[in-house]
Amino acid sequence: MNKKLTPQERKGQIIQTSLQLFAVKGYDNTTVNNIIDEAGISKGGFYYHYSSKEALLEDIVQMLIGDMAAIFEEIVARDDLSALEKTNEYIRRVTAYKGDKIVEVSAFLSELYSGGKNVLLESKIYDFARKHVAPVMKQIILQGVEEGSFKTEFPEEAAETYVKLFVMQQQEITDLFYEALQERDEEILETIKRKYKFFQKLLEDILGLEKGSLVVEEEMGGTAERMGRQMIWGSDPGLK
Amino acid sequence: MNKKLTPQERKGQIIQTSLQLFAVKGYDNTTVNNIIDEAGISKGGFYYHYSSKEALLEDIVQMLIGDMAAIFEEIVARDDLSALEKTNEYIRRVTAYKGDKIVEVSAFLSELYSGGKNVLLESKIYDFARKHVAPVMKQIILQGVEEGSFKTEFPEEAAETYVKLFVMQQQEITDLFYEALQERDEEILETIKRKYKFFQKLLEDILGLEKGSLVVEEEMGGTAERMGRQMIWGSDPGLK
DNA sequence: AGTATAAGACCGACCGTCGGTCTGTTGCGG
DNA sequence: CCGCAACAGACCGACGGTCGGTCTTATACT
Repeated sequence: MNKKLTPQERKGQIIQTSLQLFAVKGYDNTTVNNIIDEAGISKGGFYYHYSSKEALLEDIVQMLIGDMAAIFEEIVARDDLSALEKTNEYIRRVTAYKGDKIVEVSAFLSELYSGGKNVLLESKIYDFARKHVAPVMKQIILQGVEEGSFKTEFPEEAAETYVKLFVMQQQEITDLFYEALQERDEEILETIKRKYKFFQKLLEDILGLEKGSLVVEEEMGGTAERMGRQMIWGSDPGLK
Repeated sequence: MNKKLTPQERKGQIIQTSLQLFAVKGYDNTTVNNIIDEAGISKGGFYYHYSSKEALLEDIVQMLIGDMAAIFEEIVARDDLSALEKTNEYIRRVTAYKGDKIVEVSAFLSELYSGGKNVLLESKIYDFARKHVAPVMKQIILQGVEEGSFKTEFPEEAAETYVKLFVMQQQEITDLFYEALQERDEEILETIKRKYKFFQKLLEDILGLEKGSLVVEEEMGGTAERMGRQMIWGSDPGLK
């Protein structure tokens, strides 16, 4: 039915298609047949590229947070930054990354995360973060402690908790952003700002930082304003 | 095959049986047929009591943390305790509750929680905690702030995070305890103690408490010692 | 007490659907 | 024009769930 594509292109198409279905129906309720119907390919085609439905999910996880993990590792590798600067730089980059895309993809991602569908997807994201991101965060913490700006007796636990809370926060915020976008409710934006303030304080506590060391709020304020403008002037049709 | 039982007894039997299967094989990999074979009942019998496999899971969640939620609500209702006392009392009770049972059920629970099987179960436990426990915790926090012992500008966020971390911690610790029990590794007990110290500090930060206000470590030390003795003297066969 | 009756607890053959397999067919690069 | 990557789609076993029927037991009536 479709032209022949390179494996990369086909995989990308399958991922896009299935992501949209997962967002609407959830992972469990989306069948492989749904995916191949929507993508216009056959069962054989699907299983040529993916050994199982779950293998597809792994690819999706990789795609969803692979970028952010890459940003993280890149920053960590730099030796011209202090631990605190690295931490802030990462927050800045991730926030900017999400901020730029947020209008296009927030509806989509929030559907993906909300309502308790896609439990497996979320749990795989946590796993990925714990395995690939937490160890790197631990290095930053050790550096920070050495530099004297971080204060904790528990680098390992702090790193794991930091990462876990970070992912949690990202999902919750994405959800709220979309809610705000949909209902055009100023109050939700306040909720988001409050959540960010709390989050900032929490992360500072975990890392044993001086109050106000982390810069979370500022950037998000920018995004919130962007959202606000979007809310007032009306928004483009959204994803796809 | 079996005698006739009251619905309550039958449900209890089904829950016990399925819990053991879930612990070994995981929720997804345990079929309804597995359950009814093991329980010695028929398909019709099962679906007479439960409308679906997932309905059974809901019952299990209720049973697993219903007790602890009940303890919580009971404590909150008392007006002879300060917020801090309530918080500590709850930690004490839950720890004692788990501590007493830990040798019998830790193997079981840890199997249930570990390895990424039973993802759905864990997520349902979080949901339950968020819906039923977090609002109550928020009340305690408000009381604490009023009394001047708690300090936070974010009672709502603090409550949700507190509860979420609490559940997380319980699962992780259960897992580690069993590991320690199995491998008779003193080092793991140290890991657990460190985790508890970190946890205590984290909870105190969230609630804005003075250092050392919460009593987490002490009680767990007792349990750890009990575990230690068990480890040295050998343990009873375990659950069932 | 003995029997009719009805409700509750349970049985197991059966069904539709799912993830996954297998035997091909196509079509493009060398 | 051949060989292999890329795909098609009929097919399979297993799964969760349904349904008509059976058996047990408590109750009602005589």
